Amino acid sequence: MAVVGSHVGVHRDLPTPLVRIPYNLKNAFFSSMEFKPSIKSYHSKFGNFYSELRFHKKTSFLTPVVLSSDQSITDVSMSSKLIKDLVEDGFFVDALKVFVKMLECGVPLAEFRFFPILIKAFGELSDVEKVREIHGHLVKFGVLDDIYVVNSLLSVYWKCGEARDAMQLFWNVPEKDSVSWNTMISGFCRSGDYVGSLRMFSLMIGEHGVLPNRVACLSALSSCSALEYLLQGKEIHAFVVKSGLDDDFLISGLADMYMKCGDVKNAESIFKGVFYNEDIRENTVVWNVMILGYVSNGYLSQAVELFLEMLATSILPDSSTMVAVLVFCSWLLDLAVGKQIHGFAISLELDKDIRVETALIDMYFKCGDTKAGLDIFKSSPDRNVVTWGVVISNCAQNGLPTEALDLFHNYRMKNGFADSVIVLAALRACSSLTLKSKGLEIHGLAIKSGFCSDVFIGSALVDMYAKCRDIESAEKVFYKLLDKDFISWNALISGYAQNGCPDKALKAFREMQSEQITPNTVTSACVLSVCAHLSAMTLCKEVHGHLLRRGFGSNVLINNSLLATYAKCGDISSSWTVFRKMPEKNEVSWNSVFLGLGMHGQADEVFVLFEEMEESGIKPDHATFTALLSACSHSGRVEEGFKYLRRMSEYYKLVPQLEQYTCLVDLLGRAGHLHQAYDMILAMPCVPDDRIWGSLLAACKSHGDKRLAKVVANHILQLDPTNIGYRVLLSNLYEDHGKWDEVTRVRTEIKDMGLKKTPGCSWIEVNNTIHTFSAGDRSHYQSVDIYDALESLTIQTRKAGYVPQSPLVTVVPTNQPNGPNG
DNA sequence: GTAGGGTTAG
Repeated sequence: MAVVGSHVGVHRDLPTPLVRIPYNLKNAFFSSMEFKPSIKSYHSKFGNFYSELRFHKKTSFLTPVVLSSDQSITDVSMSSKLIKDLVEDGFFVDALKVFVKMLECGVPLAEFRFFPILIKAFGELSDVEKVREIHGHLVKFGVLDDIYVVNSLLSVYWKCGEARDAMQLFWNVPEKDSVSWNTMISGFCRSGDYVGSLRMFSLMIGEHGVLPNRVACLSALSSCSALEYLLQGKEIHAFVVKSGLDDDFLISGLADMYMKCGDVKNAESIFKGVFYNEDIRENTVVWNVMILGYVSNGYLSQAVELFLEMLATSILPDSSTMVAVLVFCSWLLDLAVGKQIHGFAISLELDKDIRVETALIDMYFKCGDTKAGLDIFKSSPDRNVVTWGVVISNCAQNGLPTEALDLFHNYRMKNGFADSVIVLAALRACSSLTLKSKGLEIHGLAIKSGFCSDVFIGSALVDMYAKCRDIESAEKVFYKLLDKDFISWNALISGYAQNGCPDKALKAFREMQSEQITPNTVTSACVLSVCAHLSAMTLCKEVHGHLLRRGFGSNVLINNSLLATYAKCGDISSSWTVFRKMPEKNEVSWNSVFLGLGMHGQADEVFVLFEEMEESGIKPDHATFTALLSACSHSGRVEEGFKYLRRMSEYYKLVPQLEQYTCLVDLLGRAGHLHQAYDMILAMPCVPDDRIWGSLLAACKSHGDKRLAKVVANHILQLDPTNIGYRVLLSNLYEDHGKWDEVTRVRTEIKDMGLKKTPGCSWIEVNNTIHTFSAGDRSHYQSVDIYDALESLTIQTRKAGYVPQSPLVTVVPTNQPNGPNG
């Protein structure tokens, strides 16, 4: 199929060419070209004819249409027209065939007027090698001094994504015209090198003295939009006004630039300033820019007003309008409105546009109707990488990580390639499933695809490894990142926090600050949770001050973290103050304050506050009842505990889960109702875990019930045979009762199984210095005083009738104010 | 005969 004649089949009967083809042009052009009609063919005026041809490749279709005589092929204007038509209709290969035929018929090269169109045909085939070949031929033909030919080549190189070829050609052309410059400016812009595009723009003006025309301004405006370069955008705006270049294209370009830079006011004044101009007023694009701009800047009511005004002005929405309005619905999270817009899109027959379809899928997912989103996705014939990206990301983020990974797998099987958004979503799915093996595989894919320099992918990798409890790999990925933003730092800091390295978390937080990366609310919430874990009050206050200065004083999430942290650091009154001052509270705020007060034994305050919560109309959830039951447990309020259990199931119709049963067992156990607690575990409808048994075991120890303890311990050790903590607890219990043979038995078991207990560690913050206590070490400079104080406390406790636990401890000083391990 | 605007996902 390499030679054109074999399926065009007309040249055999043509007369000998007037001009010999200079060299083997045919083979050069068609050496590896396949016969691929584009989809566009079916819609063109040659449509029926062409599709027939696909089944009869060997018959000529050119002969009957145009080239019935060799006169037509040698008639330059007629052939040119044919080539132009074929290119316009997407018959690129056929256009090239006609061209070769012309050469074979000896049409003199000097009369060629259609090189640009032919070059365009090559560009549409997206075959860079072919473009380079034709470039070589053009050099040999000596037609590269024609600026039209040069500009077409430039354009085609950009279309094929070959910035280097374009640059090389551009700088080798002595006489560049404004089209050459514009092609470069827009080429850089469309290939995503916005800075390069603007550099070209200013080089053109500054060093080559070429004044920008409207095309140059439009491309440069696009680059300003992408970079959010408001100042440069304004300069172009000023130039446009001075030059009197105001048409609908520039107006939409300017409005879009202001919107993308977040300057809604100036976008509005552009829009309103040209309203007298009917042409602009009736341009749908200008409206679309404004509506989408409002939506992406969070001006939702303005967006909907403008959309309604658009309809009232009888301007017909197009698919972009629908996309903008659907994005609006996704923000609004209003399924009813979204469905109305869907119906509207159907009535305008815009719902089959793939962009609208993608926006519809996203809207349904965001508004909580996962099924509707998946249904549209499954029945969409034109879904592309973006559509898949929307579905996989939404599944990964909406509690369907398994589905996300299945879809990811499907997509890869079908397409091989996945873009960075899809890879990102797949990584997040691995994080939430803690699937390290799959995560490793996707890490490999990300490396192969060159996505690892993407800050989002990098952060997701850090997060994935951290969630899979491989903090070393997380660190390794993090420190290899070239660009670290607050998201990557947050991933590392929360990774440390989740992997029991609070000290490293704080160290990383300091490092982040010293690198001038401004923490956001997520960082702050994370650092606060570390403070809570470490009881690092001073740091908590520092973070609090920082948050107030940055204006996050009314942020609900932040206030929730703050009030929980103060409570865990022992400062219940600060916790309470934060809660009372909160301008906006959600259920988490209430739950946290219940937990805090409960922890501090203030059960009565919790009971009163709960009524307040019910009155304020906020619906309690499972976590609320966990907090209430935990408050009861801390204060030994058995009766209230069961009252809340009833309230939970009877009034709120919430089915108690293991979490609540654990609180109840704890409550009963602490109050000494050991057998009632035991019966509850056996009777409850959920499967007991080691924590609920452990709670009962601890209660057995403090109430000295060694018979039940043995039963409970058996349950635990069946569930978790290697658990050392419960074995030690059991051994201590026997020790309390002088059951030395049992103590020996348990200890031998521990030894035989090779179990090792991590030494316990406590610490206290004094004057901004954290002093760490661990077992069996007397290295603290005040250890003598500390042991003296401890002994006198022990004596006092005994006098008061308590049997103290075996004492801690030694004190290890740390000079840094940021954690027990330095 | 060459170049140009608004559109989906973190």
